[in-house]
Amino acid sequence: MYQIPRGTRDFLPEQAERFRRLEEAAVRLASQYGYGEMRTPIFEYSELFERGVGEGTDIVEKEMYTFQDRGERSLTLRPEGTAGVVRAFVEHKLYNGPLPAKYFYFGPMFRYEKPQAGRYRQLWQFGIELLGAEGPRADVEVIALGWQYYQKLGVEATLVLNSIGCRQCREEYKKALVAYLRGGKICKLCSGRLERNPLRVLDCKEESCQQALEGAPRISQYLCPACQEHFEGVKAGLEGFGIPFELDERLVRGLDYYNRTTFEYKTKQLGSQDALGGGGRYDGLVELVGGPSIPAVGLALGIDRIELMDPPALKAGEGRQGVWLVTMEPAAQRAISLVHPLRQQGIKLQYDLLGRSFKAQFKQADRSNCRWTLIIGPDDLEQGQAVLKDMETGEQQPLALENLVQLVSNLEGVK
RNA sequence: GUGGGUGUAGCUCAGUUGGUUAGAGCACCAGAUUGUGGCUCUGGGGGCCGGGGGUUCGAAUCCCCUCACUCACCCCA
Repeated sequence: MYQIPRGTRDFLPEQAERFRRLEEAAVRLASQYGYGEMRTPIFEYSELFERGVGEGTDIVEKEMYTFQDRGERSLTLRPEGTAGVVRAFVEHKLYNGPLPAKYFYFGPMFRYEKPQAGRYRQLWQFGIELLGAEGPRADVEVIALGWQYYQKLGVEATLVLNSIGCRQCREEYKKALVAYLRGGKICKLCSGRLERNPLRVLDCKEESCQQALEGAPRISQYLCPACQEHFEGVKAGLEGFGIPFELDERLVRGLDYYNRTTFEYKTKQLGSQDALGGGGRYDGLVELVGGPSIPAVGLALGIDRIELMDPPALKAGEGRQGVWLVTMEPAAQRAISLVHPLRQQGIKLQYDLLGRSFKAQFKQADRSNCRWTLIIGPDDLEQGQAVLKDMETGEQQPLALENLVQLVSNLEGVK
């Protein structure tokens, strides 16, 4: 028997519908804020991610689905959404258009990881990118949109916020941090990190590292005046919106392109996979990808994890809807023909395709959650009528076949 | 990538110290009710006991390998 590839999932109709509702909520929210959809390919040239996401990141080092095509080009299934959107933004020279540019995306991402609860090799993300706005108001808009998404779905999330400074102040901080940690007791992994990406030591969970970090220099002490002012602006903006947040100086995030603001939405409901979404500012990325120097900020929200939390917004089921035709030989073909125009009127209509008994047809109607059954047997045809049954109350009444389409169209819950 | 747990019907799970034809509940199909769903009763279909190898007269049960799922670590969504 064939099995689904590791870390991927099938969405059977019920679950697919849950996912669709999450997507619809995302699309509606994004357009409310004025973001337009950007659809980019599911794979890109590997170099885009290697350079854009960053050589030293976990994603690039060990999680990419990379393969060669027949032209021996190296391609990679996208591990995240920002690089592709920025590539498209630059390639189509959209920076010549009105700024800021506001885009959202919704779709699958791919990371080669060992699967566990809330972690998949094919995962879905909803993301937004806001390009061309430098001030803290832009950061606040992005963070607020994510916050509103969780609120709308009834998901309880905690917002964690940090600023990792700009290139200049971060360099200074890195130097100070490396100087402090050198010679201290840190884990093997972090000894390597110390050279290549010292900030990553900050969110290491090894006890030795956390101990070594006590009394270490803090990024907040190294922020240059401009970065400090920006960060204050972000905090003030969030307060103005009544969005609560916690500060965490160890929030670094795994992608190289971030600067200044970083943030994450967390939950306690998911066990060890507690990150629901996150993002930050990435002022240097557009230039890195070959465009002009344009500031930007964005976020990505994990849809699988939200669905896993079974948010209240997904619980409200729809009531009974539509019509089921119940008929029997020798009237069946005639009855089906009579009823077909209902479908052309946009009415939800089903009927038995297996030649099942009368009783079984009602059972199917019930199970399909139909609101009405329309009974048209041989006797009814003779009398020129159909019998309409309300599946909620069980009440029945005759309908004249002549006006069938009109009569049924006026029923409630049929479209 | 490292470590732990679990694999028996579509689903949730029983299955004794290794012993005859592997069970239950739910779901599915049919009948009781030849024109009426939900409730009830009766019957039926469905299993390479994850896969391969070994021990044994005999393996769902014991041993080895493998695959999958799952949880944790790393990291993230």
